[in-house]
Amino acid sequence: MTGDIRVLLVDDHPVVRAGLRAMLTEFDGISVAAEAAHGEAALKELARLHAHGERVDVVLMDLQMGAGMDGVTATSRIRLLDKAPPVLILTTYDTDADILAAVEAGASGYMLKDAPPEQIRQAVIAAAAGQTALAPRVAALLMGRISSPAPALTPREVQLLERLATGLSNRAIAKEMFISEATVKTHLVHIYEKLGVDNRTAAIAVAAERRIIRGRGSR
Amino acid sequence: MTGDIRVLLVDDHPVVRAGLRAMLTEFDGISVAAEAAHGEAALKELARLHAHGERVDVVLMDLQMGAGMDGVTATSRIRLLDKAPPVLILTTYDTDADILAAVEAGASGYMLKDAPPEQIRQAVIAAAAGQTALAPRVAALLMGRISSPAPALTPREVQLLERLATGLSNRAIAKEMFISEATVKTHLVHIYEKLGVDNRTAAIAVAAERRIIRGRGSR
DNA sequence: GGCCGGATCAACCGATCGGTTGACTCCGGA
DNA sequence: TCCGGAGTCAACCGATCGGTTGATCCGGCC
Repeated sequence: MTGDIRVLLVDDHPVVRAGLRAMLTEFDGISVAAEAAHGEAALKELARLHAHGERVDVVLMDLQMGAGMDGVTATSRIRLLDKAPPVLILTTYDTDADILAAVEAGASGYMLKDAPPEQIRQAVIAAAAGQTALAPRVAALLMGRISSPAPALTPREVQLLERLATGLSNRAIAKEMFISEATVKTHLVHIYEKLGVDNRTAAIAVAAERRIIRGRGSR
Repeated sequence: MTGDIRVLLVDDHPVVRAGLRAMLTEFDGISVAAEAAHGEAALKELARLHAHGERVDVVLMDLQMGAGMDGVTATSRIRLLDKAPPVLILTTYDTDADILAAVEAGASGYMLKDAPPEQIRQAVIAAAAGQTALAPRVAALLMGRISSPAPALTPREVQLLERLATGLSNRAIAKEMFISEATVKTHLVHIYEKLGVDNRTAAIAVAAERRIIRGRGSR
């Protein structure tokens, strides 16, 4: 049993945790060391297991947590630990912002929840061996991105974008930001260029999808 | 064992199906009759089980299916069957549009996936007994609607709002919905009145906040 | 010192949006 | 049967937005 790959499950859905536990324990060579509902709990579990001399070979992490520390933050915190275990992301969404954020945070793999069990099993094994495991769809998405680098918005432009998303007019934004309407329009033009759109609502849609601004999916 | 409540699981995620199966079979008095990955498969399973004289007391249905018939459509199809089993929705999202659509389609309950196991168990039992089971959050949401005289948007208006949120222009919306630009504007005026705003971006902001539309999260 | 990018502002004009009025059809309830 | 709401469309006009050109200021960098 000590030869088993020991996994820490992190997901806020009890249903999903139960599913992963049932699925993983059925595989030979993989066992579930512990579970956590969010980022803080995951770090606490890692510390506890470490104190007991118990190994964790792979952290299987959801990105969306209803409450508590989110998956990206948790991932980077875990990667800062001494002898940090590899973090394998297992989530529902495949937006580029999610994936890039996770990769930047130090994730060593990115799988989607609708993946067949066998794919998940192989990803866990690969992660435990220090390799990278990407879902085919995710890999394709990353390929498309590196070829066309997304231009970054300036802090000022993001500020404006946030106000834009609340439904303010140019004049109202100008007042809130203590600048003239003309400046607002100048910023907007730059934002449109960088996001590849040609009107304000499309800018909000793209910005929300790329997670440049928080897109209401808070919960 | 024949006294058990027999459940048909419908979810496109193998992980979630495994989780529900593991969770439900641990409860006394509940067993899983069959599973399906999408709407068509669910109907097929129901027919198959019926042909074999096997009972299905509750259908546990996800709303979001990656491919194949979606949950709302599947729900209404199932409810059209002879001796139709109650359909309990178990999903991730709690937007107005989702809930209302599910209820209209004949769902007898609406639970969220992050609910604790005990809540899900009670919902299944309630559904099997012909009762309605709503997640507390969902119930509160519906209560908030009936108490506050919030003017309800028509289905058509919601459709338009969804396209609006993707950043389309009036003309583009008109093309997508096979109506004239004039009609789009008429609908917009009504939407603005009902939401208490005076421009499209504000409408999107309010609609997202009231969860009339989803701010984000396609799959 | 010179250069560049970010931020600021102005003036202008065409395109789109916001808002109104009026009108027609269809359908379901009183 | 009549009425009202939902949905459709048209014409019109003022307000706002989209896009351009050109300009100033400032801070960092070579």
